[in-house]
Amino acid sequence: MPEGHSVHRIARQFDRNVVGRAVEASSPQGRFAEGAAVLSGREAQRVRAVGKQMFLEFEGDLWLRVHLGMYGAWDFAGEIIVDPTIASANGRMGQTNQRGTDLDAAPVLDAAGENSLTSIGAPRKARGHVRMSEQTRDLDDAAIDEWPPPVVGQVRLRLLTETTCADLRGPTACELQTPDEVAATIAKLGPDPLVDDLAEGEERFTATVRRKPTPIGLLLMDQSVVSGIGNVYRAELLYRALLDPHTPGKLVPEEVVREIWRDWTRLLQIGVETGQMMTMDDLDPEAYRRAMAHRDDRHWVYHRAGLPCRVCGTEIVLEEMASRKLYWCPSCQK
DNA sequence: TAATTATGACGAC
DNA sequence: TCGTCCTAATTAC
Repeated sequence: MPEGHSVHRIARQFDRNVVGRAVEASSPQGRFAEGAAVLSGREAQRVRAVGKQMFLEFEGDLWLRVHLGMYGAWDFAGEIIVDPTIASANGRMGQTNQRGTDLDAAPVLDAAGENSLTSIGAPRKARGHVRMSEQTRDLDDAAIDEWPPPVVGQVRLRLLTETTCADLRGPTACELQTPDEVAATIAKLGPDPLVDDLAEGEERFTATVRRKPTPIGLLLMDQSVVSGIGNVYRAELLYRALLDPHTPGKLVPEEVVREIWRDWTRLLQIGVETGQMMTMDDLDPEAYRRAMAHRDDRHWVYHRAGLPCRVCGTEIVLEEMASRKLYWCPSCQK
């Protein structure tokens, strides 16, 4: 899933490509037919991302709330205008999109305006819709391009502007909300470093954690405590804090709690800018290059059960915590 | 062809 | 603590 960084990236895509335009909405799959009918013809007015949820406002005080869940994704096609910070993400064009690669890191549009993108959300193959620039388009390309793009698989919602197509598949939530409902949804969420004032967020997060007997490994996954952290970032944040996931929140030293918040703000920002769940950002460049070369080599502990800890060599432990896989180093994390 | 897996969250006991 | 929902790719048989 798309943890918080993906959702913020998706919101930026909507801001660039859909906001300010009228959409033709449909539900090819049929499961959001009524909602699509209500949306269709309206202009998108703004987009908000909070934690793992995205809210897209339409004319008439109407909001679309989307939560991608574990494997939801948005596929964009057509002419994609790209946020500069996103476009400058590490180019991985041409790299095989194996399962697990961060497809949302795929360059959306390269400098030549040549090839495009892609899918944002859970890992999946880019069913690449291609957009040729005016200069490079030729008859063959035109023949290959179809508009609107053919529907592939289970598309819950398709939003079509004059030039851009956004397909939503596999969301855990896709519904229309009133402004009050949006406010109520957001009110239940913990602070998001990209939404809330950082100092206030730190206070809220710290106060909440230090009040609870719940293991910190559970608190970090609780979206009412802090927004946007998922299973990968949880494991990595705890490792980076050298903290045992079972430590009750109230027993984590205050300064450590604050450092976790600051680290989350750092990792989230890096994630949004690079499209990758970069958690070994403090490695030297050469070590980093090596680590990034292989998909299973990018984290301190996540997905490394049974492998030696990168620092102390102890076997990384895999255990279930609240029915999610938790990876940690029993030697480094005390 | 079926089973397994996944970056999530909710509701019923 | 479980079962359930959502989808598609990969792996196992």
